[in-house]
Amino acid sequence: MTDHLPHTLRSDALDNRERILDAARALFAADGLDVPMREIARRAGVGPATLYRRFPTKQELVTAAFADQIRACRAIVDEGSAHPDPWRGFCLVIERVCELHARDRGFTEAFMATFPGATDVSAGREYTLKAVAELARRAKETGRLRPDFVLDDLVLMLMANKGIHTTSVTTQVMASRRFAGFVIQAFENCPRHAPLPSAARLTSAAPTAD
Amino acid sequence: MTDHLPHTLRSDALDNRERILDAARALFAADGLDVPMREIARRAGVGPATLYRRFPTKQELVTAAFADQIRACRAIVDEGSAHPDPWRGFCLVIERVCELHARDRGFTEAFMATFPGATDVSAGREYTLKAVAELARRAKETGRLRPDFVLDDLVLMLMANKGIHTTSVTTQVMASRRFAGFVIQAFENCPRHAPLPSAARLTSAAPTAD
DNA sequence: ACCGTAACGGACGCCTGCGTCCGGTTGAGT
DNA sequence: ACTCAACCGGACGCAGGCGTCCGTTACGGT
Repeated sequence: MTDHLPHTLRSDALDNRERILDAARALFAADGLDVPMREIARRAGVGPATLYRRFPTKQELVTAAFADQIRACRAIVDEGSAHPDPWRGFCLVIERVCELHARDRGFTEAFMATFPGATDVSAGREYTLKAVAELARRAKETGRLRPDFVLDDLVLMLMANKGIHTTSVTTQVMASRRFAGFVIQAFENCPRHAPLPSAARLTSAAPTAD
Repeated sequence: MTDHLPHTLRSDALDNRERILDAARALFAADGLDVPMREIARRAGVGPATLYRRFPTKQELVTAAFADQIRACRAIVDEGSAHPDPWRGFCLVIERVCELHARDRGFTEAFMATFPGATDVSAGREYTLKAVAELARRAKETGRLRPDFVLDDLVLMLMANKGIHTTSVTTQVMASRRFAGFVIQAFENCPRHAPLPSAARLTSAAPTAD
């Protein structure tokens, strides 16, 4: 916790760290977050002690492992926000994010979990949600996004997307793509749609979408 | 396995059996299927041995515990099928089934699992799906249900609904209700909707919906 | 080439859940 | 009331995951 310890790892240590992260990413993506630490160590070809030395808690490992997924998430919403047509940008975000989550089961769990102290993940979540909320506001202005949409609806759909489990990654992505298609249709403003049941509060402190 | 053993349990045994089932139902509903057997025994106020004697495998316990849920499921689809307007009946099924699954987390898992040997559950599943397929066919004929709907889409949505987890049962039901509302909008035939990505095969042997 | 130390990983003890055995208890038939 | 067997549940051994300790290895600076 003090600053006297060397911030440069030895070459072998750095190499092991990389292999641990690779193993963690692979296992998290395939099996979700609750794979045993031992399993990750085994796949990385290191002892358990090494894993625990580098990442004392599973949370730190998760945070480190999903750093680039979070970057990808930001990139997606930024791209969507930059789209000339807000509604199309909004749709793009849904499609891309669903696919991202479909390809990586662990990331979905990490993204949803909101576990304490994972500042990196939850910060990314906050940013993403905030940006999407703004995009949704603009999409509503164009009249294509239904006016009764709230941000929690997106969270709802992400949670739902997480529920889709299949045998292979290929079918997983297919299923998720079709699901995203349905979601977009459900979110699209249609003149003759029945009023929806009221939304439940899912996010702890959601930026208001409307 | 042979038929020489008495098919009538002693009164105390029968009483315990009931309390075990009650405990199992409560815990399954709240926490899902993977609660420890011990926990169920503890809540029922019996020893682990008693639990295992009555239900040698967890599957038998699950099957017995969800017998009435399965009946409820059948009742829902029967009611939906009997509705004069097939589309409205179809919607009703979606709403009711989503709520049923929202109220009982364990049932969703049991319904989805397709684990081997749970003849009762999977038979109920088969029946339900088959009946809904027929209802969907009729709903399509009225033009209200989109023509490119396939039965796997309903399974997809049930899986998705399963993904929705919240803190309390109340919000769970609220969220699920809103989700069902979106699903119905997504399934409704709208003249100007974009073509959907192709569906993935989710059921092992699905009765064809179209 | 040498040496100090960061880094390694096998091995340990703990805990939790699993399924089963056995001595004591109690319902039910005479 | 008596008896017998059906029934009960505490206790046991097993398996797997957890986090940590310590003797050994090998990197990197001189």
